[in-house]
Amino acid sequence: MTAHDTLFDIEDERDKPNEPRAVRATRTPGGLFADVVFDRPLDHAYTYAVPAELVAKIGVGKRVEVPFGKGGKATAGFCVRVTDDEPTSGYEIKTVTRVLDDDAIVDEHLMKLTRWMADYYLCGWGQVLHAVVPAGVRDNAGTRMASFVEPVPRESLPNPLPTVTPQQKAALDKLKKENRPLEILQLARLAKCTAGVVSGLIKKGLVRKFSERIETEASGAHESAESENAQGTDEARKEIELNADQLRVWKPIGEALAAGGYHPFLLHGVTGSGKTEVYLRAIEEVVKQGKEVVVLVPEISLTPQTISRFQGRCGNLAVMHSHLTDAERGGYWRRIATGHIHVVVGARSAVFAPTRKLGLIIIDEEHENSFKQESTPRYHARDVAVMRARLEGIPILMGSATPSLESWANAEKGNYTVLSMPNRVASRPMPAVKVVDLRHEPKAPGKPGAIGPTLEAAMRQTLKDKGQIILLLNRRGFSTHVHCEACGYVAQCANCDLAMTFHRTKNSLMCHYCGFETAPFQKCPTCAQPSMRYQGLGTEKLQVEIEEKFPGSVCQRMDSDTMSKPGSHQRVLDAFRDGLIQILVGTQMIAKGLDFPNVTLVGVVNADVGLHLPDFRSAERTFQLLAQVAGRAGRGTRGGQVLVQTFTPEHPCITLASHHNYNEFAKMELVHRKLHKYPPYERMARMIVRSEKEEAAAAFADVLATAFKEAIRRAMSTGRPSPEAPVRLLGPAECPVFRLNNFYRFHFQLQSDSSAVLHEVLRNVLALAKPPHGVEFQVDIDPYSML
DNA sequence: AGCACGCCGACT
DNA sequence: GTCGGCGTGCTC
Repeated sequence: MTAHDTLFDIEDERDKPNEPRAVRATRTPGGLFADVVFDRPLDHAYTYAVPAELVAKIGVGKRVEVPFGKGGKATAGFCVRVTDDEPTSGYEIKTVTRVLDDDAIVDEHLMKLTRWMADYYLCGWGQVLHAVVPAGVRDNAGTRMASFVEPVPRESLPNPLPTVTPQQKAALDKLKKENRPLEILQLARLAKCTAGVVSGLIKKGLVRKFSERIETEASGAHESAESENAQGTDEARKEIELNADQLRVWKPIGEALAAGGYHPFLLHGVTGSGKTEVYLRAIEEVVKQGKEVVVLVPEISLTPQTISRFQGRCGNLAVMHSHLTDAERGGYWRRIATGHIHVVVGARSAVFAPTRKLGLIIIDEEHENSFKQESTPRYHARDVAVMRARLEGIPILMGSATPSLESWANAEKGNYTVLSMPNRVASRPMPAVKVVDLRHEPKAPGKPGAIGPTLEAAMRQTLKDKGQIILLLNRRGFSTHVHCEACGYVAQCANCDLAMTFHRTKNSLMCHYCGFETAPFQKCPTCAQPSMRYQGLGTEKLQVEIEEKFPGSVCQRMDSDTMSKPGSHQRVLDAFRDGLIQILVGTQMIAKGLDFPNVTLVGVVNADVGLHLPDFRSAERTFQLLAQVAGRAGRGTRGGQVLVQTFTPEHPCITLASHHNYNEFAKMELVHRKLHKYPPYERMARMIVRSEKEEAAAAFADVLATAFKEAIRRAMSTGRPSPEAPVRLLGPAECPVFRLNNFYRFHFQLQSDSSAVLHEVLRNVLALAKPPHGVEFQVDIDPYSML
């Protein structure tokens, strides 16, 4: 299912995408030609002639401006190949107008990687390059052109020497003393003269003027980029001492780093087993070798705590997070490309960091769904990282307490080396997990709430013992279901087929998919009765219940509603660490990565949220969430316990998570996946047809169905190894959320055990069936979202 | 993606 | 008789 098996599969296709269509003749002396790709869904490159004056400037990995399209409009594209083979085209060959970059902004390795992505994810190479290179790099944000002067070397001085004025003499002396090029204004300031004096020197041929692009002083990249060793916290400066488990897993990693070459590791370590120390040890080693490391973490983990652990022992660190300005991002990119950065920590897109000598890629929380990009190119950063490691011939270290089944299956096949850390550090036990059956939970006296008597008693005891509590409820808002008792009307988004959630703080009804917001109503909009009922539980209501039940304690909510401002995340976590907050309630945001030794109780308010979604991964997601949140308890010396409230206590993903039994869960779920021919045993593509006009979407879905059947028939008749059903098509069917953001959506699923066959079918269909106006056709390879 | 060429309805 | 609707296909 990962990139692992696929690169060479794809290469074996007959129609090579991304090659120019015209067949090239043998080389003819004289001309130079450039293949160019554009930020458009085009499946091949376009060949342009390079004029003599640009021959020295042109290069692979630089952007060029060329006339493109019917009107020959000036368009920017990426040069992906330079050759002197003349194309034997029937086309008129147009000419490159301009080379936009002085230096290549994409190196050879990234060129190959993006080409693979275009082929694998079925989009334009130019689209991939456009997505990979940050805007701040394309438009040189945070830099400016500057004019420098330097003394003319002795042998090139004019003869006879011109006379100079006293001010000119002073300026020249100053420049010679500095022994480096200075900006004209800089020199004028130092020599206490005007720029006119300097131009006089230029005119007389005593100094030489040249321009160069430099970073703007205010570009901001400097302060944060160069967080060098001095900045390390006390914790960071400590020597890393690995325990026995950590040393055991470190050994093969160290050997792979010493030997070099592609080597994928899956580090399976339970929560609290100290995976980070292993990462840090590996980083130190690679930096010592003079190479760079890319560390991918889920966006949500990019907190100062995480970052401070990396700071201080890894040379220069670049942290790429979503709040950077274009100029900052551009600054980092340039610093990475020029070798000034040794470690890059970032979310998904950091997998494209333009390092010079990459020595290792680390992916923390390898199983996280946020590594999958949900817009074109719809890549999975883990799979791209594996492919990058393979292309560059380096080790890759994927870590998780709950590995994705894709990675687990790869490990079982022998594609990845598994390294296990089954114990917590300092021999701390895994927390005891108690499953509370909500069907048999006695009704609490007073008004019923979300917190049953068992959980409430445990919370009281924990507060009495001065412990801290984390409560998970994976649903935002106050009431998740707003309906009329008289006529049955349900408040629904105006743009989507989804129920609205009431948010009390904002006093509005919100759609969690498209963001539509509307005022809440007292009277039913259909029957005008004052019989609206606000039901269903979200984090907002839970917080109110906690505040009523535990008036003496401070409860803080953490979800995307309360954490929208930058820094708020950090403020809350600091306050929690300092003991100013006793109860932290939130969505999955609080389930992952938090390390607070005083948390002795974790409560899961409703483990069944998300368990019954129409998605083949819902059991895996639920198991991961439960296992991860359980791991927040008992990380200190005081131990800890976990209470899981559920209506389905017998469900295996709940029982196995309560026993911290990942291996058994994986075994069971993989049997299920195999039986139903789901990934990782079969490759999957999901296609969505969407239109604002329902009939138009439905009509094109039918056209596609025919096209698919034809393409599948053809693929099967090419004599490929095709046992009974090499490719299966499901659909068209309405998406589980049929109308989203005013678009009516139909989807298909295409499954096959061969990625090559899957791609062949898709390529044929894409070439065959073009959507009409107002209809879009999206292809998602290895989909994660099935709604 | 844009943009032009191309065949069927309401206007001077 | 023309202006213009957007359907379809191409861009080196």
